[in-house]
Amino acid sequence: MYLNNLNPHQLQAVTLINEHALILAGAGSGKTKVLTTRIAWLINQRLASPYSILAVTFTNKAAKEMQERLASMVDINVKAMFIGTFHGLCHRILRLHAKEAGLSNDFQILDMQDQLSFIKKILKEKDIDEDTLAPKTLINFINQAKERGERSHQVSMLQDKFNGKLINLYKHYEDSCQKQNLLDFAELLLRCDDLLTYNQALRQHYQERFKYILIDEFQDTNTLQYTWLKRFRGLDNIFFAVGDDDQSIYSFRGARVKNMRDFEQEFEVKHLVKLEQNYRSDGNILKCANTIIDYNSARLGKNLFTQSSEGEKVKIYSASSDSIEASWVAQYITSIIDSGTKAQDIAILYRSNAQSRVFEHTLFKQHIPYKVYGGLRFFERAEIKHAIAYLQLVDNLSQQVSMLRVINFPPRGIGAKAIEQLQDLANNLDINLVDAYPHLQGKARVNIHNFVEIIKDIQSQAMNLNLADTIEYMLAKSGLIHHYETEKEGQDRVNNLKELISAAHSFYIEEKLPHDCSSLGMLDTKELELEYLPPNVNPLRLFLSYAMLESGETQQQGVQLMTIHASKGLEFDSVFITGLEEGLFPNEGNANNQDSMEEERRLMYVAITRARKNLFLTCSQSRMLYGRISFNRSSRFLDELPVENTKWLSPKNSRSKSNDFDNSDIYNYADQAQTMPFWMQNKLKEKQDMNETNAMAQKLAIKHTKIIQHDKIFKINTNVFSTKFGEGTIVSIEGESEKALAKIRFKKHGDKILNLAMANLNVID
DNA sequence: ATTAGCCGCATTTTT
DNA sequence: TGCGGCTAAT
Repeated sequence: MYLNNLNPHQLQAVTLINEHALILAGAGSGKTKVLTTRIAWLINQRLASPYSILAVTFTNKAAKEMQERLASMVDINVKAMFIGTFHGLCHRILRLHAKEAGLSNDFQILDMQDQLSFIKKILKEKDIDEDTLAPKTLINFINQAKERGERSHQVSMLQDKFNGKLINLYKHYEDSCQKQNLLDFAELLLRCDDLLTYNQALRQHYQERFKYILIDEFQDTNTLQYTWLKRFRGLDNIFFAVGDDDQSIYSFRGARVKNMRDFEQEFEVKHLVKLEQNYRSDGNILKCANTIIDYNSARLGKNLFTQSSEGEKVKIYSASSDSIEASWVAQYITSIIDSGTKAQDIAILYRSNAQSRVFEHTLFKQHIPYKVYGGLRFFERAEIKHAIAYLQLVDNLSQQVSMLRVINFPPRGIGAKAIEQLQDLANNLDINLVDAYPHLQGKARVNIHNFVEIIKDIQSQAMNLNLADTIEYMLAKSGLIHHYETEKEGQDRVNNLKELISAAHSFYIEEKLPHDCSSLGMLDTKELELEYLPPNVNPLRLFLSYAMLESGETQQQGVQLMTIHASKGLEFDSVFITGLEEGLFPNEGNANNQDSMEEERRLMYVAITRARKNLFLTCSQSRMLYGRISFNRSSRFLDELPVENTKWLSPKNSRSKSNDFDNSDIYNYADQAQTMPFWMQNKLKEKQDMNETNAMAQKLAIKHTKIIQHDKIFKINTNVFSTKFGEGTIVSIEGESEKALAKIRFKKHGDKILNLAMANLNVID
């Protein structure tokens, strides 16, 4: 059954018993499959009950996939299992033991935005000018300290470049958060770690409970995450860590690859299992990946192989400008889509988000559907954050952060001055904002009173309404919906708010809460068989945490545009890795240092291994960057590729600036451009682009009157039938043999350019 | 309370 | 260049 389709190494990993294991799992080697199958196997072999397994990942998406795949193999309630993200699991443990962790049940999670505004507020209160100390400096200081597992009193003075000032502010931040029951993301982990460190009974409980501990993407763990994991190490539990040092691309945010080697030693790993068979990419692509990564020195050592065919060679194209690079990619995408690949199976990858603009522009012009990743996510949108703030207040009227966010939104005549007064009052009397406002006078008092009454009214309604209905009522009563409806261009925001109502609906279904269960009603977890839920929790509170921990994004249609970082873990039929230029990729500043250079190379490795069938690498000789045109040499990564597995679709440009383009217009243009005013550069560039495009068009336009494909003869005016577009007539043919593209005028769908070799066409007499 | 205009900045990011 | 964030002006 489920063990049958594993290769010997996968099987070995899945069935390892009585020993800690480190699995080196290459890209596309079936890592998730091994993890989930192992859990299923442990349960089916009765080596473990679902209750005694702890499985940790980094993203909600990965956690969800794990749960779904496990559910398909074992007939148990996977929701009740401890499978989740570091943050999600810590949150769950803290909910279960809030009191022991020094928290009250209504603790609230701060996301990054909230944390930043909270820090800014503190700096303001302390009368520290933002020029003296940037809020970002402080926030980084605090987060990095927490990720090392250090509280304010544990941070070394050497870390504090402001002579103790940062440590003091960290202390103050700790106190303020504690007072208001706020936890930032890092705090979820650190607080949970503290709980397990100082509460011996609980630590022992969990050590005995979790017999099997499995960790995904181990190369991405930071110091605190690894420390946290080790708290669960008791007398006889078994650790199973899966990772790939070659895919470690997050050291800039504290990921510590060294954790893999440390784990190997500290846990006395006997068998380092390597999963090296790749099930994703064709031969040529995989060869490129292996060759590139071999340039790195510090590796645990791994070489991927595949049983797939060689497939297409990796195609390389060098454009003269970023816009030509984009048009070339767009043109190729059109032909790929026309020959039957779905747009969502194509990805355009780049090193930095700013590069997306040219592609968006070009794809939009050519009516190619696309989706850009990396913008604001659903729960981060301003209107949603406002709605969430109202809900936080419904849960607990004394939440300051939320109160300050919406006390005057939509505007209700409570100005900055009134708010300041209110805060001062609360500080002086050492009470919270709701209790402080009756001490105010005049208009401010009346307006705040009315605001508080709105919340109280929503609260009383919420007693009898389920969450979706509560949100609907809140949106109306708070005036949020009305505010955006009357605002010009507010329709998107209104739609998002309505989407929040559906999100609450889905939440009930996902969490198996009964439809009529009220927002504020405590759940009878026994009766509902939701015993894994902590006591003293209502659906509203659960939803609020969910909103903070989940970004709320779903896969969308269209060509996928994203950074290489964002593409990790995904795969596509066709992948375009763009902007392969020195300074961009590898990024400037990372090229001089050996370690960061190697991380750039791992990034390249990750990018290459996303592709299943077709891989395209592009670069541009000139690029608009920060308002100037810069001229970059092509990336060293292009030189590191094996010649026999690649194919240049443009004249291979030399790495030394001198050769190929020495006498070309492009190079002259480059020379002149340095001294020209900006608008003139633009003009020139446009002209240049035109020439390039025409040249490209001409090159392609070697007209052929007759093309033979699959024994079928295609000529101009031949009538054809396509299963996708119906009947049409060939208008023109360009290119030859496998590359021949025909423009076909379809009766129903208009003009399309199809690849004659790929498109499924029949000739009609 | 809204808005124009100016300044400064500019990898990669999940929770 | 193009943006977000902040200030100054209506």
